Amino acid sequence: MNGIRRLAHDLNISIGTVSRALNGKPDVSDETRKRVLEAAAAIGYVPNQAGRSLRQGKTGVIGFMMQSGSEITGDGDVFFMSVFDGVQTVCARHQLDLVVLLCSSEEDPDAYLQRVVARGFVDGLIISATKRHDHRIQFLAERNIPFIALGRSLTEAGHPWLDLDFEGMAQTGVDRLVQKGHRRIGVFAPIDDINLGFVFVDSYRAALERHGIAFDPDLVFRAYPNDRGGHEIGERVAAMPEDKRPTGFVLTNEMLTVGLYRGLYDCGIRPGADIAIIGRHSTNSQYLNPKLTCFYLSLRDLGIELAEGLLATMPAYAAHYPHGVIRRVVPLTLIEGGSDQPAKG
Amino acid sequence: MNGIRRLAHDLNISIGTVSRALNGKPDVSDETRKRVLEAAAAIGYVPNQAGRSLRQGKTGVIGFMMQSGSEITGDGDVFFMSVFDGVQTVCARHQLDLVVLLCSSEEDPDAYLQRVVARGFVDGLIISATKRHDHRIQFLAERNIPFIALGRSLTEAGHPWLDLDFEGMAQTGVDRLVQKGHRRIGVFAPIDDINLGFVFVDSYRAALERHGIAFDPDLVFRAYPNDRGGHEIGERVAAMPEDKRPTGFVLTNEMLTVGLYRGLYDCGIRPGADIAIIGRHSTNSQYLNPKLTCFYLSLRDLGIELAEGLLATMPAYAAHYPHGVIRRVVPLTLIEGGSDQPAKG
DNA sequence: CACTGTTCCGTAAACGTTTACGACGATAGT
DNA sequence: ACTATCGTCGTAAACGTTTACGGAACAGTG
Repeated sequence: MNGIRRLAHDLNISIGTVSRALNGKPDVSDETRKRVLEAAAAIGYVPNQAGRSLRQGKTGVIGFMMQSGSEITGDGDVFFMSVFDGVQTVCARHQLDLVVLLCSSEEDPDAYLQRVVARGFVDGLIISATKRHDHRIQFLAERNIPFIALGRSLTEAGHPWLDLDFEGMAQTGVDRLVQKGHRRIGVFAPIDDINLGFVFVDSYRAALERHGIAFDPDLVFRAYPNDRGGHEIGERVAAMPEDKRPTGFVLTNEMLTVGLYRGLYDCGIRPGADIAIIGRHSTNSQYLNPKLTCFYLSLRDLGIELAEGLLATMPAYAAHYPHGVIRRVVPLTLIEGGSDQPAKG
Repeated sequence: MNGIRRLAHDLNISIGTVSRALNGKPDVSDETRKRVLEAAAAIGYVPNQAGRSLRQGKTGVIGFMMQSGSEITGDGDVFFMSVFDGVQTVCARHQLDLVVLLCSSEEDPDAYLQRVVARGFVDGLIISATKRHDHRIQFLAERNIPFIALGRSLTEAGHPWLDLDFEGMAQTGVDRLVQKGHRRIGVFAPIDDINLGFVFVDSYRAALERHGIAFDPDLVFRAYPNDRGGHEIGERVAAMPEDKRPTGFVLTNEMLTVGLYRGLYDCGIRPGADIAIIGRHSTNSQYLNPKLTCFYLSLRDLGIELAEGLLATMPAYAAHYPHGVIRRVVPLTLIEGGSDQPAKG
């Protein structure tokens, strides 16, 4: 005899009452509740999750899906750790557990998601590395599975999402560099069908034109959003004739910025001095030399909002989060470093 | 009517047969099996995990517990992503799923582990950031929960573990620097009661003495094993009188190395040139300038071995992994960079 | 006294699987 | 022709919960 039945037997009460006592249901006297709780603590009883979720049809855990392999995630790793922390503090408020679902680099994200959902692992999902067109969104929406996306997508399903303010970064960055005399400003565009900043280049272009500067497609550098990609951009820049090179960069990816620094250094170009750089900071870029002028946001706060946005769509918790469906870009603040020197001459 | 019952009803077979067909049990004819599989695919049936694990008493998922907040994990983030990938490929071989269990920085790891175990989430566990004395090991051993520890511990429970070869790194590093004329070699020691390299300083000392060099406690720099810690070490070094400073460093932590580079730079000391550095590389340090002479190991392979070591202790899978309990340090290979110049003068 | 409520608790069904067991027919062995 | 074996399948119990329902005891109300 195991579990709750054992407990009930020991106390000479019915298992129904024990269950009610443990779950804080009203239909139980203070005294029996006390006895039950004490006995439970004494024998170290904890309800079996399988039985519980079989009956209730929910698991009490929410999942955060991400891909391993920084090919895609770019900042990835470090970035997410902080986000998790925020998500988790919200989860703790509701006795929810957070698990990270890692899609191996060898597996198709869509297939992986299907498996996870099928397994009935989670009550809700946060998906990241959203693609421009993302099948997962439709999949989840069709099945009525609560989720929120980190990153906008063109796949629209009335679903909640959160994203960084790429428009703001483009505008502020361009404005700042132009004001310092820069005319040829480089940006990075992802090589993949990944959402990250798919609005960025457009905003960059608009910002330029507002300053009366023509858009030059040669200043848009396609690369993977990681350190290697940044390094390659550095080499490509060095290979350009000097009067065609960008004199400044606005970047939205941290590891790419780190790589660009190194790439420029390796080619004899001094980042910050020879080429101005504005980037984004979360963890690693604080070691760049010269110090990076960067956009910053609290990733922990991002995680908190993410979780709240998810819970708002789950009937059981929606009451606590009365704001509607979250569909929002979060602004970043500019922190001055020494990496965006005025243009020479 | 739902799930397997629905399927059985549609096919006009008993649910027992359907279950057997789906699970590849022998007691079912080829024809019925085919019909079942086709029908299942047609209606998109997938077995309910709760029902299944309630009956079977296992969940089919293994957990990787780690702490969020790089205070403790150091390299942490990036480090683990690669390890996960290895773990996952092994899991995939057995239809196991991997989830990452993230202990929030606000929660006690022991308490978190208890909760996870109680929930009956996982069939097996990989624990990381093992402490010198780690309650989790006893806890898991007592309860007969399959697990493996990444990192040695003084808490011995006949349990399997894997760890980096800190002895080897200390020896090779010291040998190499001494051969290049260095006499004052600095090392880093963790400030926390964390396992990472608690044998390192001892081995370092032994290696020194084998070269007839006296151990100098002032050359052991205590710090958190992350970038900030490295930066602080750099500042501390700069504050020392020049003839007391270490002329070389042997480090086992990647992010700490990155921080040290930056710290030294900021204080006008050129890493690699003024102070030789041998570090460990996994992901980020490839951008250091000058290039780091480093110890390297495949983190993916580490993950694979970790998973295999875990599965070997789980009765259901042990047959595939006939090696005994894994308790082993994995060696690293030295990759030459430019950061360990000979001592001057 | 009859009634209506309240408070507390027990009963039992249900959640969706897996699996031990036995039944049945067919085939093979003697 | 009888038994043994094999292949195939159905039956039903079990896993550990939660919860709708009803019943018993009791108090309050008219």
